[in-house]
Amino acid sequence: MSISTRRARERANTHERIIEAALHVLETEGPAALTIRRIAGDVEYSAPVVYQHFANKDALVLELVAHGHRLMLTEVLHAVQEADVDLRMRRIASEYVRFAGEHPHLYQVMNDPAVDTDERRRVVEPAIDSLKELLTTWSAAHDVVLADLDEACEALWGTMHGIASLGHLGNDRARRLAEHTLQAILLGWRTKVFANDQNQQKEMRG
Amino acid sequence: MSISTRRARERANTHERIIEAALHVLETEGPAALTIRRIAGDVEYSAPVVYQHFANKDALVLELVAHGHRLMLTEVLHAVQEADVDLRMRRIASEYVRFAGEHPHLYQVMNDPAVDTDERRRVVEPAIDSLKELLTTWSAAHDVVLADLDEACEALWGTMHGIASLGHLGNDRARRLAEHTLQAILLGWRTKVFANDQNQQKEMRG
DNA sequence: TAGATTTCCTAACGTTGTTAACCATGGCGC
DNA sequence: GCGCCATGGTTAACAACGTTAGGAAATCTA
Repeated sequence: MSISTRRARERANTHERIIEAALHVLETEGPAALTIRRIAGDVEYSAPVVYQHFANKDALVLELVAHGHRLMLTEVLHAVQEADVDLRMRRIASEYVRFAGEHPHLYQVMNDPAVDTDERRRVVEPAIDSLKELLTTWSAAHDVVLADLDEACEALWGTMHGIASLGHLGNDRARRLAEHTLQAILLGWRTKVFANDQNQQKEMRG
Repeated sequence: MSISTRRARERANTHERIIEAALHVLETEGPAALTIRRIAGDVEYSAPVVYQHFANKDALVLELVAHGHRLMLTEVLHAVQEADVDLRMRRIASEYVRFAGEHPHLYQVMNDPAVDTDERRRVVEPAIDSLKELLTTWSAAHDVVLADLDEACEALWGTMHGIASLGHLGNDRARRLAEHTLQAILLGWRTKVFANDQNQQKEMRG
């Protein structure tokens, strides 16, 4: 049975090569250049071969999206090991928008509403979990009780994405902006916005 | 010369009808259905007449984007007239994500990175200016000096967009989340994150 | 070596944006 | 009123896209 394993190995190999070629085209020339024939040509095959490895183009770009999220998660986590929780969150926010700025086209398809929403959610889940974990240790460290952990997490995630997808403003400014905004939100939470304590809010507002 | 004015009127009329048809298709069936032939068919013309009114498809969708932003701005501003500045900002944030939730496809192309970035910026400018104005009155009302008004503005805008583009989570939850996050940011700003006063931040962190 | 299977390619279909060539209708000068 | 011309419309086509069918060729199996 060594022959079938070799076949499987070769198959897996071209599968990988297709993904790498697609990733390269996407990052260097943008989503418009990401066509089946182009990818096939880059791996020196004809177009239909791609369909032996992916059901359709959507399935292929979904794998690109998954790859992108794995890459982003490992890069971000690797780049920041920091004892202080607040500093860690700040640096993570910074690294997040750095990744978005350094891989604009990849980041774009990673958050393209055109790719199936459920699949996209499934693929982001690990990163979300990681953030959720971090957020719980943060709230514990400051004796802050978040009314809804999921919502708090989505707020942070959405905010970082929003700033990252602003476009203009260079990478450095975007990173600083993300850090500042994150810090402002955390500071706000420590003043118990989520405690729904209207009195306290009124008091501060006046 | 009444004849040429009539011609111009007719011309402007079909121009408008094309836009309306395109908008209708986009909102009811999504961006995938937004094809030249489909739009032309809906106004009972053949495809090439569209090119007598728009240089190409990009120009058409750019007009849709502009229309969308005008619509959003007027709806938001009209829906909220509120004396208290903080409440006004909260309600504006809420109305922003409401609009995004009620016009998902329109909102999607309004923020599609595929449409030219410069043109998109040009089209959003009025809304940005409006927000900037509101933000200055807010900062004045609270004796808060924002280190960089533009950046503060972008932070808010990006945050609202990020939350609005989260997708899942229903409209009501998204609105609440937007309100809470905005409030947290404002609260954070009042604690002078932008003052770059590291000592104060350290003091709060500890 | 003959048959079966796997792998790959060429050719094609339908649809997209876009352009060229043509037709007709209606306003203008004589 | 008649012929001319511009304007507005259509049909037909092109290139490129995603995708599928059918066949050729290489490779394994017996």
